[in-house]
Amino acid sequence: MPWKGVKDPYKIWVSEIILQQTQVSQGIPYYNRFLKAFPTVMSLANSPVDSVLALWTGLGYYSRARNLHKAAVHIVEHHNGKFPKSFEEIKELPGIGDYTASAISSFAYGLPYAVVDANVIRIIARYYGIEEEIHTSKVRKQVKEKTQALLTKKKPAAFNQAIMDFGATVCKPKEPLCEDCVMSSSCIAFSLDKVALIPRKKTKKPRRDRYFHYLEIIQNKKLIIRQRGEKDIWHSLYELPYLETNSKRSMSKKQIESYLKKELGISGISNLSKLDKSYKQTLSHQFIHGIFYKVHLKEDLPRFKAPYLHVTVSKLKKLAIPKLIDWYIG
DNA sequence: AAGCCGGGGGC
DNA sequence: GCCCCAGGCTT
Repeated sequence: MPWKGVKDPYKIWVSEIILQQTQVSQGIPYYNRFLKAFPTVMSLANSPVDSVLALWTGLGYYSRARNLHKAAVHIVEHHNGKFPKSFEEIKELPGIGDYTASAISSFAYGLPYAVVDANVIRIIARYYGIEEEIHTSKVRKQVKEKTQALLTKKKPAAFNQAIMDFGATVCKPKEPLCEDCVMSSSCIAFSLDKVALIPRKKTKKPRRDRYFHYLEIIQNKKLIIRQRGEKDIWHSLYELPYLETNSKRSMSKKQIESYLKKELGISGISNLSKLDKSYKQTLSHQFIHGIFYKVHLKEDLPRFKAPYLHVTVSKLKKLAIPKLIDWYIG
């Protein structure tokens, strides 16, 4: 890992945010690109948030990128551009919760805060035989207290790194290496033969299907795009205009014309064709079905009002776009 | 407490 | 396909 042995709190911060819900191998290229583009807190704070988002394209959980930028501005305004040095000040930053504040505090400053991530919860729940459902504040608190008590006060960073490594390599979610484990003789889950049952998790709701009927409206080698708003998925990302339905049934020419008239003041489609290929993207709690149509207009485009823009495809590729749009434009 | 927010890798 | 993940924020 490129951040191994690094003490710079800024770099540790960036790596921890990237690694939230993200595999190391997936995060490494993003980490390298990020530090090259934004080598310091100051450079991050002084860059447009859109440039941070663009670098985040394809990584998911885009609020992480927006919060990184927001926090950098906060550090410049409230800490004179120097990364804060206390756990409380670190945890105040947007996008930094208990885990990340503990990770930065211990790795950068050697402060005695135990990290509690999915690895730690799994290890502690198995070792102490916590059979309850783990997504409760009671269990979270219990795990935090037990881990904090175990933390080696002289070497918090080594302890935190070690317990997470142990979870990733030995006390794994599936097929843990109990036969080779030095802890198994005192592990309650192992002695009760309940390793596979712990940690216990909630059964999750099925994902919802959504159908986005995207319109590729090309004129003069440019196409119409828009920036997404705050409410829904993909906050601030760019995409094509679309109509949403709850079935995969194609939109009629009439429906699309009505939409274009209302939304963009466009009247009259000269030709409409639906593409054979569609795309399905899986999000944490939704399936997004992307269905694409090419639209040719009778008349010239009118002036657009926000959030619509008129750009070339190569320009669009440089903006922050959802994976689905990336698949489509290639 | 529950819901929301992406994406890739392992099996 | 389903499960997993070096979480945090909003409701």
